[in-house]
Amino acid sequence: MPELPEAEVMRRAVARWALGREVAGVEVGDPAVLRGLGVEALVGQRLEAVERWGKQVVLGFEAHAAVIHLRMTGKVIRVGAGEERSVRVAWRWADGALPVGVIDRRRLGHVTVVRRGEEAGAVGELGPEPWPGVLSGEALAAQLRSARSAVKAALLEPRRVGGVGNIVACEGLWRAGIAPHRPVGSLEPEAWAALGEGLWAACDAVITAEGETEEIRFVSEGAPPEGFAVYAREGERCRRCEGVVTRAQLGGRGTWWCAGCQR
DNA sequence: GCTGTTGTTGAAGC
DNA sequence: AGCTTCAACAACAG
Repeated sequence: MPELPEAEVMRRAVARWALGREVAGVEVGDPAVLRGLGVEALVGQRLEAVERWGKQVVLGFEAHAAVIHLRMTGKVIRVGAGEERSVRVAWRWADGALPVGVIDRRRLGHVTVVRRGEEAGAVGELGPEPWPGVLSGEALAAQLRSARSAVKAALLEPRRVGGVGNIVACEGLWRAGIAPHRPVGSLEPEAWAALGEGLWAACDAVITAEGETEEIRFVSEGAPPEGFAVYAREGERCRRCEGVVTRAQLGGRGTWWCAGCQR
């Protein structure tokens, strides 16, 4: 499932593929994923910017923008490059370059067309993001302070921190040495600062590893899990101490942490 | 055939 | 009111 790092790698790929090109036509494979103004409105417009808002990829055309919410299984691909199953919507380019499309096996994602400048309304309320800048301990504490819940549950709320998903939350907490079930109110200033650094490093590690890849792979598709210290590694020895990686449900989500060095 | 995933939201509960 | 928890969405693996 795409989180901030995967969305960033896809953003870069789409920019390489299509920035500056003009839309010649739109293929709709599944009208149910479409929201907002009709996708036909984009025909004839040049792609001026490819942005990432949290986990969402935003295609900025001259007068409109397409906000792509990938949710669980969504992925932005080039149609014709070998991965085009379940194409929900695709844009053809006037110069004949391979179309760019959105695939989404489980159809939880959607594509919303809005007027340029109104992207925020489609993206939804989004807190500050942990990458590319490091969130300071003060900034993190300010965003999470009002929560009464476990620190990991609060991290997964998009309004508090943008772009953090289950993997980034688990890995960031491990890097910071913080147990996921600790109540938000129990973190001291040093822990908040370490968490900001940990979340940044968890994101940056994936972005660096995936580099300029053309076809991002998710964990569910066998992406190399060596980069993860705790996520989906139940029962394995911690890389940092003698502890063992533990799994539990927290806030309804699978959560992995090292009981030895995450306090 | 039922359960468990998984992100996000909106409704229900406290 | 303000916060937390949970169902729903959809599809598939086990």
